[in-house]
Amino acid sequence: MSTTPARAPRSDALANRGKILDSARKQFASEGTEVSMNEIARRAGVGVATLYRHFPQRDDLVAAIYAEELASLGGAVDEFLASMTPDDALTAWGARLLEYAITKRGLGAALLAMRERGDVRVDARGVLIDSMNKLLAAGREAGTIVDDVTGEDLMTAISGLWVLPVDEQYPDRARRLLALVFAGLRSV
Amino acid sequence: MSTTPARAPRSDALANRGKILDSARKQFASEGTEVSMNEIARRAGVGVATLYRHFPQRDDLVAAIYAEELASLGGAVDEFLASMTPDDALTAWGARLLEYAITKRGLGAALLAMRERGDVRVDARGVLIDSMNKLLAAGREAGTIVDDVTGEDLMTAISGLWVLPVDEQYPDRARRLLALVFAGLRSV
DNA sequence: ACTCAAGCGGAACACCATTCCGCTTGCTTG
DNA sequence: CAAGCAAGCGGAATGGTGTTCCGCTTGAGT
Repeated sequence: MSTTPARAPRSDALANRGKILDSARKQFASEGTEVSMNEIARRAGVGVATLYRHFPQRDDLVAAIYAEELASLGGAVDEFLASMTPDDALTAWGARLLEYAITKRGLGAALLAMRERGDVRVDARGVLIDSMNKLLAAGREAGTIVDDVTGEDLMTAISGLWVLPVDEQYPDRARRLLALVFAGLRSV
Repeated sequence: MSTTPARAPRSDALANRGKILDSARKQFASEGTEVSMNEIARRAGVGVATLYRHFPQRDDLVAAIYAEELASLGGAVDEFLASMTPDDALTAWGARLLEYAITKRGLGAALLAMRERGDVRVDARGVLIDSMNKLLAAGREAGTIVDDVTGEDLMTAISGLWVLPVDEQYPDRARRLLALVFAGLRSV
């Protein structure tokens, strides 16, 4: 139907896009995804309109930045499932998840925000939930994981990871949370 | 030392305090605790300065409104523990918690917000965590609950309750969350 | 009835997200 | 290589927050 020819984007537009992503990535990491849009634009050295032109919604920016991280988290599942028992894969994946939660500050807030809007474009949550479902299915088949828990359920259960304050106590608290939830999963 | 005589508050001040609390309670229940301060003042029929004079921080208002609810949730623990087995008490308390989470919309957001600030005045979180510790201690003694889980841990694990969108699917999702977490607790 | 500080209302200020619009500049075409 | 034009730009403007300031009002003690 509407076969828009669509010229290639101008080089300066591409450069600006990059500058914005760099600026946002830094600030998301250091101060969370709630930083002011104006500030992101200012530090990127572009006008605020340029920011909005490239990323009409704040979530577009968030999604663009975290999409690959989350995809890699999803990919790790296949990797783990291919090389260990389902139960070990679950443990290993939990460790990887923890690592991400600690390193990529703001990722949690982003995930929470994504739930609100029915964000179809880059369904990062969906990617994660799919991963979880794979882990759960494998564990179920092996008989090491209870029958009636879904990926959605697991995603909800680990919400604490995104809600806990990220300070020096975070790693320990997060580990304890995963231990408790995984214990529930394994209570066959 | 500073024994300020402190006159009794004026009658109109008291009335305004009441009007503000009524207005806020209604709006918190119907739209969450994020409603505009100006709107709360407007609907209460007072100036915005009056609102801030009585409740300097938004959380003061939130705490004032939910304090009694949370205290009652805490009281229920003693009641349940006095009349049933620790394990049944846990189940019953979970049901009560769920009921509150559904009814008192905004309570969750309030609890999350309280974690940020080291809010000593009305430590509503502490009340809840104390309750959980009682339940856990009783269960541990009865041998029905694992040893190494604290009230803090449990509070974290049920974070999902405050994070899930409150819609028609909420009760089911929340129930499943509690089931999973409780299963973990019971995996002795 | 008189006084005066406790208490009030709303304007004022600062900050944020988002939109608008006149100007600049990369790319294409002759 | 030059010229034209639309893609893209920046920053000012708009409309909405939370929070403070300050001159006026009024309850309550004398």
